[in-house]
Amino acid sequence: MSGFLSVADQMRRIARGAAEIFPEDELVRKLERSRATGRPLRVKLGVDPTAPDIHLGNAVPIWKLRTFQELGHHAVLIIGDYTARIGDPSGRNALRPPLDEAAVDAAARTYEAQVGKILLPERLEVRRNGEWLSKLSFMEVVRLAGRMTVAQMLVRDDFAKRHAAESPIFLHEFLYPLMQGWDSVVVRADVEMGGTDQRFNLLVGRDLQREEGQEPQAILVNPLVPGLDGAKKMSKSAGNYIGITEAPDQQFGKTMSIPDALMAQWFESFTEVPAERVKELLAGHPRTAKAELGKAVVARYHGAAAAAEAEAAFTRVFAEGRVPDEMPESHVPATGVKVLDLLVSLGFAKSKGEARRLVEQGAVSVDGAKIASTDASIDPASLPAAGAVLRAGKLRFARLRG
RNA sequence: GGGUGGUUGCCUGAGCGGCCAAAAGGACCAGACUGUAAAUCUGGCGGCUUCACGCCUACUGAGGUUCGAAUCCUCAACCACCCA
Repeated sequence: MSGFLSVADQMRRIARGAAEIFPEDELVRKLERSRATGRPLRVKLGVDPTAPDIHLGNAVPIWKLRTFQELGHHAVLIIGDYTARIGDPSGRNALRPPLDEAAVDAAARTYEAQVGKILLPERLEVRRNGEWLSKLSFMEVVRLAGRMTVAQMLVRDDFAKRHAAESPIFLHEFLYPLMQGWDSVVVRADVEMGGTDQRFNLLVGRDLQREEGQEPQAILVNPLVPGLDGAKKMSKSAGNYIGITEAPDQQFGKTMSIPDALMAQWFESFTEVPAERVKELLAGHPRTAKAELGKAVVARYHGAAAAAEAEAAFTRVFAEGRVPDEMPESHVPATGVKVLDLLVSLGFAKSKGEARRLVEQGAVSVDGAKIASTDASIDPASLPAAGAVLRAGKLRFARLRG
């Protein structure tokens, strides 16, 4: 059967947004063979279940996996439940605390559920690496450890840095790349993907496979894309992310707030907008381009209709100065309520002090009329039948009803 | 095993025993300007409140000295460096 696209076409889709494909010729050869024999490639992605909220950034390799699926290949998603309990510090400069079994398990489930929104179930194999890693005997682990030298390990950038800085590196951390590499052996991966901070680990997989008499996997490295701030890589801990389960309006709004300089990379990594079209857009007004970006992002997770709606809502609020269609509602009791208390109970301010500051800074208004005093109250009798709109800053709205 | 230095608010980081809720920068919030961009400018940035130079909580933890401690002493925990 040759339902596969031509190798050149496949490569074009695979390479989009990739930082590195190594070795490219091996991947091409694998694709050629697969096309000739009708045997799909086994494409592996290992994920860390400790941060189960998938965002645009860590969804990138998952979409790439999806691309492979669409090209007819087989996706192997490895949930690193076992490795998560060790705590790999990849890409970080410090040891990460290990998690207990229950926490990892719960996180893994959430992860699987979210991934289901992106991947095609019929070409997906989900495995947890505890399945085989937990069964290795101590002797087998020792043998595995004997395959690499300390000097080889110190090639990994973060290890090298920590070593140079004389900060502690624990022996078990050296086992992490070996575990991940062993996963590749067990699932007989043809291709493995990861972020640039995973490069070293991916290469270890090749070595181990070779020693086990398997053909080494090709590796596909995805760049780490900066988050909303345009500086740090998108991550939950940095708070600069867009979650894939967030509401369309949220996703669109957040996208509109990214620095212009980031657009090209977001287009490439987070959307499938064709390169020529991106070029065109970037040549035009940045605002237009960003709106297209926002729509493309939202459409991926919520569909084109929701995307168009999000854009319309956004325009209404920010370009035309009107208020959003949907916002939280708050009931004002007959006795009235102090504006400060209202801000806190709506979550618009963390404390009364913060609420006070907002008012003092002229950030709070009701139906467009600024609240001038910090001890102002809302009297339900004064509210129009349709309710009034309370606004704090640019982004926070609530409808007040009597 | 021995020695030395360190532990400050979200992060970095200054801090004379009283004038320290604690310099400065970053992050963040608000306002102006805009395209919810960037840059810039202004203000804010522990909590509560009767909004007052008030009260409470806070400078790793526990004690102590003192009229008074983030600042001095003791012990503990943790970290770093040096020697073995």
